[in-house]
Order: sequence, then C-alpha cells, then structure tokens
Amino acid sequence: MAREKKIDMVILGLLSHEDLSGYDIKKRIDSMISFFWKGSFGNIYPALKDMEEADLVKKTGTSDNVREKMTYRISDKGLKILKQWLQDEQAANELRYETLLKLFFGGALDKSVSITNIELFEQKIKGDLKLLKGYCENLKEHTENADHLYYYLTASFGVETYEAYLKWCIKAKKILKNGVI
Amino acid sequence: MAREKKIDMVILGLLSHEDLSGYDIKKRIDSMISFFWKGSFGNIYPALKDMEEADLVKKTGTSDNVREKMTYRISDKGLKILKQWLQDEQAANELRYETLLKLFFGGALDKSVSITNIELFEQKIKGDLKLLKGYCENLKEHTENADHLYYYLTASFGVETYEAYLKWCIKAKKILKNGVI
DNA sequence: ATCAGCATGTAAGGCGTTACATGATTCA
DNA sequence: TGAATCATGTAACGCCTTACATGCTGAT
Repeated sequence: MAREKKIDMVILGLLSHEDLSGYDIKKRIDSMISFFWKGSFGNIYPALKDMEEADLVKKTGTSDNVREKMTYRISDKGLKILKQWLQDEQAANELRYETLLKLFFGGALDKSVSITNIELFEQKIKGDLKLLKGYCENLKEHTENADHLYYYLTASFGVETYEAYLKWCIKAKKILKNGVI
Repeated sequence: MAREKKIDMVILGLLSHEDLSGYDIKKRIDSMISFFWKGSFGNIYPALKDMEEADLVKKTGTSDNVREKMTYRISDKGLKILKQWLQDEQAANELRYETLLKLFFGGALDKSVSITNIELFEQKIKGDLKLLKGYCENLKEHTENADHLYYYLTASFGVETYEAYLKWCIKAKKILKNGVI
C-alpha cells in the first residue's frame, strides 16, 4: 500500500460527504479545515486528475453539457482507500511556528523585538479564535447531521489550543518585561 | 531581500550562540527546537555549503588538521541577515495535524476508530509533555545564561499547549462516547 | 571483532506553493 | 463596462525527507 498523499485523503474525505468540483473542494478546505490542513488549486486539480485515472473518483455532470461545473464522486475503491487511511495508526502531527523560532533566538536583539513578535502572534490568534468560536456555535445548533459532531470536535480543538496560546502570550510578555522567569 | 530559507535562519541562530559542526547543529535542533521546527542532514549540510559561498558563515578548525570536526562560525554578514529576519514581522505559523484530519472525516467509520486515534495522539503527547517539562525545570535552574530565558519561553509554550491538548482529548472522547456535544 | 554512534555528504523523489494563463458570469 | 468572482488548469520552483554511501572511533 503506497504511502498516500495527504491531499488525496482530504479530497476523498470531502467527497465521501457529497459530490464536489475542484473549486468547491478548495472552498470547503478554506472554510472548515484550513486551520489544521491546507490545500491549493495547484495540488487539488492534479490530485483529482490522478485519482480519476486510478479510479478513486469519477466525473459526474458535464455529460456534454457545457457550462456546467465538473463535479467528482467518490468510487467504492476510493471509499475503501479512505477507510484504510482512517484506520491506519500512523499520523503525522506537525507544528511549524516561525514565531517560536524567532523567540528562541530572541537574545540576539533587544527584548522589545521579541515582545513585538509575540504581540503580532497574539493579534492573529485572537482573530482566528473569534472565527473558530462562531463556527463552533453554528455546529452546536445543527446536530441533525451526524458528521457535525466530528466537525465540532476539530473546531473545539482549535478553540482550546488558541485559548492556551493567548494565556501563554500574556505570561511570556510578562516574563520578558521582568527579565526573570 | 530574497525570501530567506528557514533552515538557514535556524542554523544562523544556533551559530550566533556558538561555533558548531553540521552534526552538532542537527543534535541541537533535535533536542531543543524540533517540537516547533525540524531539520535533517539532507537540508543542513547543503545549507551550510550555500551559506559559506554567500559568506554568511565560515569554516573554523580543520586547518589541514585532519580528524577534527568541521565547525562553522557566523560572519558579520550572517549576523546581519539573522537580525533582519528576527525583526521581519512576517511569520509562517502552521499546524498540520493528521490526527485532526482523520477525526474530521471520522463519520465514515465507527466512532471507536476515532476514539482509538485520539488515544494514540494522547499517548504521544503525554510522552512529549514529560520531556518538555523536564527541559523547563533544567532551564529554570540555569538563569546565568541570558539566552535560557528565551529557550524557557518556547518550552513553556509547548507545555501549556500540550496540557490543553490533553484536556481536549478527555473531552473529545467523552463527547464521542455519549454521541452528543 | 563487531556494533553503536560520530561525521559528512549526495541523489531522487515527494509534495507543496506561487504565479501565470484563460475565459465565463454576475453585479454594480 | 468594468471589476469581482467563478472555474479550471499548468509550469516553475522551493524545500524537505528518505535512503543511500562512506569511513572513523570507542566501547563491550
């Protein structure tokens, strides 16, 4: 079983819920998934093409009907691959925070630079947290769709960790200002 | 100012503290930085070579003296580049958690699969948290080095977020078992 | 003697981003 | 009528990972 490309799994996962075009897949990723996984046209469209050739998805619509979106549907084979991946215990969980990298080397400059970097991070997180909280509230009100429970769990992960980030920001700024732990 | 390669900044940052060989750089990254930024021989050695050609670092030691490690020292130009990067307000902060991706699509299988995935994540985090806590304790005891304050701040970021992860794990498992938010 | 770890690298491939190209449609 | 957005793609490049290749050194 060749190492699956992760973008393939994202696409198969989305198609397991509903038929979608490449463009719509991008929109779904941006609105619901992007805080823990990203996608771009530059990898979505080629992935769809490759997966069509491998019979993991097939085109629907556009049966000579020009000016209709090209939508894709997951195949039985595609669904099997998706389920295999979900059950695979391997999981690459990676954090790459340039802000922390800069902070780690902050001693090379005045501490005010590090404080500014933390404040920039803090503002970005505050904005994203607000979005995630709104998203969570929406999901709580629509429990008729069983998948919403899963969406909620991922969004609540974001809320809880972002709140921890903000607490850390306050503490870190204080430590820097005082110069002692 | 061309877009800096991030591994270059990691290396320059480490060299701003002390002269190091490629091998030692890898060890430093693995032990102190890897939870928020990674590096491999495959990108460290080529980066050192490129930066030597660009006069950002220069070789020290090994002056015909065979069987001595090839160590590198940061140059004034290298230090300038490092400081520019530290002051640049752009910062790529990216989370890529396959565990969350699998959870998002967990509705395709029985909830027990998602619970297992959360538990695997939980165990991994528990182990890493223990390491980070030990690291923090060590840093608290050696405040004579001013840089240790910065190391401590990044490590405490890890401790706080990992603790938030563990709280979320417990909550998420409960929600899945009950089937309601 | 042999095995782990020190030490330096190269090559191939994977995967992703960014920018570019193209054209239709919708709305102000 | 012009701008924004819908919609699909390609090309080039960037950066990293993995695996491989090589040889030394120190401990058991």
